[in-house]
Amino acid sequence: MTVLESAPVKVRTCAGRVTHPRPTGQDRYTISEVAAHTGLSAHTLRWYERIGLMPHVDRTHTGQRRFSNRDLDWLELVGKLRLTGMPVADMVRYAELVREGEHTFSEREALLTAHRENVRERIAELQDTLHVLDFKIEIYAGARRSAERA
Amino acid sequence: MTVLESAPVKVRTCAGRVTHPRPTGQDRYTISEVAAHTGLSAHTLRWYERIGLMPHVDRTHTGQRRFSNRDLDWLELVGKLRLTGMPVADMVRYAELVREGEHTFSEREALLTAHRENVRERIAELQDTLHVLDFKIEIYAGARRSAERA
DNA sequence: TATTGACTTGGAGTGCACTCCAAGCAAGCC
DNA sequence: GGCTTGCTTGGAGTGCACTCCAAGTCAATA
Repeated sequence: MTVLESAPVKVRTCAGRVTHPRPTGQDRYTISEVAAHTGLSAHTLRWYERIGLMPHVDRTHTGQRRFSNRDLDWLELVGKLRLTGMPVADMVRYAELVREGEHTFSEREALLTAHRENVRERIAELQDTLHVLDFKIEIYAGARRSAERA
Repeated sequence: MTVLESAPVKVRTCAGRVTHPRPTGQDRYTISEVAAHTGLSAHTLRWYERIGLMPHVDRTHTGQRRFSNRDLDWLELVGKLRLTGMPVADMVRYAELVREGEHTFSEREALLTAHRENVRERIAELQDTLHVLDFKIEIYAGARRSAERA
């Protein structure tokens, strides 16, 4: 805890996951602060950088990583894409396009549009399964109710 | 192709996946027919049985598997649970409960109810990501439109 | 000065869900 | 009989996404 001075208050998101708030007015976070904030392990953060999924994190004069708010923004997007099951290789490709500059806008748009279609299909599949689960659960619940009545 | 005599007509589901129709009036399918029908490989079907995710498939006198319509029903459910990311170990647990008989109804209900909650959370996460994707795509599309106007 | 603790690296290890392999058997066809 | 095709088995291999390890550096504290 070198930069983040306040106590690490935990926050519960609407989806039930626990996360740490981003300290305001700071722009240089240690790897363990970022790990606490994002829920990713320090190992994973180093690995993301090694494979090119992070846009090269700034260092102190002794070589320690100092993540910026921009890095946290990027990790937030990566986290969302990861939750939707986008393969790491595709996210690395997107990161490359971002590094290459504005002339890759249309390719980025195509990549995200294809992924959006993917996500929509996944939602439809999940909702389909939800009906099956409702049906099965109702059978078991019905059996339980008639057992309780007996 | 020993049992399924009709040509393997392909069917497109609402989610866009391609599958094979279940031949009517049959109740003994070879492993390759089941593979074609479910989209799983024959390897995976054997593996499912080995780890206890299939309720022991019937055999011919020479030891070849012959899947029943009941087996196909089971594989359909397994497929749905798999699509929702349920770990294989959990599915095996559910299969064990089914084999144990009706006294496991309440445990099965609890297992499926917990999973349903899980699926609902996943849908919410995906929809959240969808908004982020819409936002990003709109930025790229906007840039493209103003470039085209220029 | 010595120790503690957080950090660094490249490379090796882990867990999951398949996926494949080698060797062999049975049936159908020329 | 010989060939092909489809199936059988246990066990080994694969790809993904981490996850951990050993050996070392540096800054702060006892």
